[in-house]
Amino acid sequence: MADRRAGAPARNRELRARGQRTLERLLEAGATVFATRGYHAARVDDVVKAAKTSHGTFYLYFSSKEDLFQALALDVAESMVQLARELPDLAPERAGDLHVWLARFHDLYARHRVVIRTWTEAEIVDSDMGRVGGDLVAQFSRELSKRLEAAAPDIDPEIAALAFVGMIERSNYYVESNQVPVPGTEMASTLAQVIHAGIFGTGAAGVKAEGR
Amino acid sequence: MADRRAGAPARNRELRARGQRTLERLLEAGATVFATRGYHAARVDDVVKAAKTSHGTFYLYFSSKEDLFQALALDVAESMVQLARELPDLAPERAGDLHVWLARFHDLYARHRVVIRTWTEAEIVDSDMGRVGGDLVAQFSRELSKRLEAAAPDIDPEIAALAFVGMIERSNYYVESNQVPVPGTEMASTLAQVIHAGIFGTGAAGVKAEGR
Amino acid sequence: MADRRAGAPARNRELRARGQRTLERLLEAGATVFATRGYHAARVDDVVKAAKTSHGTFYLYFSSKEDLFQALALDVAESMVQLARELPDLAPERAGDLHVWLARFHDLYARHRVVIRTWTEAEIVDSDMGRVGGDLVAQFSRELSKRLEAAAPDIDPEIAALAFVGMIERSNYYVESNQVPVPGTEMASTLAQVIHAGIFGTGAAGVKAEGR
Amino acid sequence: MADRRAGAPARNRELRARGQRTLERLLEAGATVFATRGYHAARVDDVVKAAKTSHGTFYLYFSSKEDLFQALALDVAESMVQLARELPDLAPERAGDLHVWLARFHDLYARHRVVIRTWTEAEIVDSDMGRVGGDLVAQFSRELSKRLEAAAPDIDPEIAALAFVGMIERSNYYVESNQVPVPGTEMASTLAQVIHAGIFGTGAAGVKAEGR
DNA sequence: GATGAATGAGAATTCATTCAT
DNA sequence: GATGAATGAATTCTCATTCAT
Repeated sequence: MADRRAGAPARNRELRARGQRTLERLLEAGATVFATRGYHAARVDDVVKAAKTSHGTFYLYFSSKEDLFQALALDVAESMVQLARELPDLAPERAGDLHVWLARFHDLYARHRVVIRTWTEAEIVDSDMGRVGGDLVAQFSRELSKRLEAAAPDIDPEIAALAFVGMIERSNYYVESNQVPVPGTEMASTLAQVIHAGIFGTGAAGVKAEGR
Repeated sequence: MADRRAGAPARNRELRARGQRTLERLLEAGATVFATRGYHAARVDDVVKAAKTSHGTFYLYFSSKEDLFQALALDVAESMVQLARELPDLAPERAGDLHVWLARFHDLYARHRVVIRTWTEAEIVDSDMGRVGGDLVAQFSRELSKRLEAAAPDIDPEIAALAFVGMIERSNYYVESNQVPVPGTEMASTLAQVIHAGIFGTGAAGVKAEGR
Repeated sequence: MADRRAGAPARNRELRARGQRTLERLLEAGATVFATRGYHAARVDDVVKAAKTSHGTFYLYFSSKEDLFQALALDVAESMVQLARELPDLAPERAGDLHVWLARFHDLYARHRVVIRTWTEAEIVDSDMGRVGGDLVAQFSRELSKRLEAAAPDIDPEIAALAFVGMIERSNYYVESNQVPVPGTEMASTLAQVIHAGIFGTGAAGVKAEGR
Repeated sequence: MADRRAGAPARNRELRARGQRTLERLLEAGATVFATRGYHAARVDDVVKAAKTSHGTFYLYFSSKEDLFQALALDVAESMVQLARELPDLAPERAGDLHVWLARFHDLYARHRVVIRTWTEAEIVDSDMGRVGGDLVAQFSRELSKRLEAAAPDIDPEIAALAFVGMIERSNYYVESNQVPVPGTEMASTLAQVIHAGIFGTGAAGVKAEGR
């Protein structure tokens, strides 16, 4: 797994224990630095210092700053795609499943918040990196769209899917960037409530009551 | 108005007709360049070339690249804040008002898409520019939160407000960056439908029928 | 002329007096630095220092070290091509013309020795720069070949032309790089003598006597 | 022989079979890489990869990139010096000997073309490597000069020797770098013809006829 | 003997900003 | 008001060489 995450130069070599450790240090340092300073403000020098290694070594593992970011991003993207596939079927009586799934989403988001935040920052749609983010949104939408089609034939599934994906993503984003002081669990349940109501029209009150 | 939008240096001077025109050219060029290349990749040189003027002149009107962006952004922010204040009261029987408002939002978003997109890109929370974006989200949330509190006491107003704001923003973003080929009007009505149902639980079908 | 010699970036702009001077300084500095340290060992920094200007300025006129060299080389190549065209017709009784032409060649070679030397050093045939050198040799050979065909039908004109061109070039090279302490004039006359004999077989002695 | 060619570090050690093979692989790889990319563009990494060995090993046999080149060059230089000594005496009736010798020169040149080409490229007169090339030219010139002095008292022997050496070297260079599509044998005979005529004035036609 | 890993001193290049006319 | 020219700090990336196993 760490192997797969390696950047271009490292992918053509086998890594021994030492190299493995260095690679790991670099990845971690990258995550930290990107998180604190943002993609554009991040300097290779910062990463190198954080990883307590040298410039030369950096380029032994990654061909550029972007390459490092890609390595981090692809890894996250993969987990995300996996989660998208596990989105439960939507049914009036299965609000709980959605809630659980949203909680899992939040966990994943929180764990990878740093990379995801960077994503958004780096996201210019026609760049290589933007693609990754865009593809991911598409993937989520597609899965959700399928569920919606089955569950709520009166809603335009594509648009609604996109809207809900946006809602979920941004809510997590706002919460994780501390723009709102709310625990993730509360957010998950409010989201579940609102989405469920939005689809099945049970009325917010009902779900809330049910949730208690 | 153009005056208010001007960057720091220009605010201390009177602008005659010629200066006025140069300023306008720079602002427009800025919008274009930021839109096409993104904030970070945009070069003062690009702006200057697009405006058919010189570097020296640029700094006669703006103190920096960021200053130019701020000038563009503040203008947009203002319109947005204004729109936020005009968010209609929420009530089960007034779904139409929401729909109308969402359509207006979309118009504004589409018109200023370039600046807003750049915003998201430049948005690192602790930068000066990030503030503007964050403040705006807060403003929208506050307004929506007030309405929600009054209309749906069973939902956590703050979280739900944030969720809906996120939904609205992202939906517009996805549509405007062509990640989904959907006309803005359709998006507005689906959004209205889903939000209304999410709050009042009338069921999606009902709103849709009503909308026709 | 100086304009034509400018590197890529400068060719798209008009240069005012000041820029003109800077450009000239850079070209001269380039010639000197290339001459003293050789193409590969030359640093942009050296050039910049010699021209008493800054790195930034350098890249305002040339897109790279290679670009600067090209600018210098093309200029020389042009003079050379011109000279090649003026190669006199070969005839037994016109040894003097050849002698005169060889002296002119030597003058030109000496004046541009630095660039030409660099040429040889940089000359890897399949590089852009190598082309220039190769083309030049071809040009000389072609001209000489034509003359030989007319004057000495028994010699393979192409090979002989190439041989003589090589002889002339190397002789000048050796002399100019001080590998042999010989005044250019003497070299020119010996060359004339040997070439003339090689073509018309008058015997070396004869020409030498004639030369006195 | 391989031993003598080894670089500094290897000369202080005894090489067993394995080491012997590694050394050979490195030398061969060096020749190839220098040939394809040229001295300056050649990377130790390229050599190491071509030799299927490691950086560490490289420095077990050669103290530097230059050391490797020297090892290759000295070997060639030696053969060349040897050939220079075997230059036949020049006499009107012994044109054939010269022809034979030129053919041998061409063989040697062709076989070592890669190193020789590199030579020319690396040749900055005041570098260690330049010396080797320069010395070699001097050696050839000296030998030829002696022969000329004896055979053609009317020609300045030193200059003419240099001129002929240049002619021979460049002709081979042009032919070997494919700047002219001529078989080596033809070149040798044309060179013989022209040189002979240049010295003895038999006239080109005569020699050519004689050659047949 | 051999090797993968690490190093760090350069080198080229960019670009926001200031200067002089 | 406008502009061409100049600046130089900052940054990325390279690669010969050394180190530790």
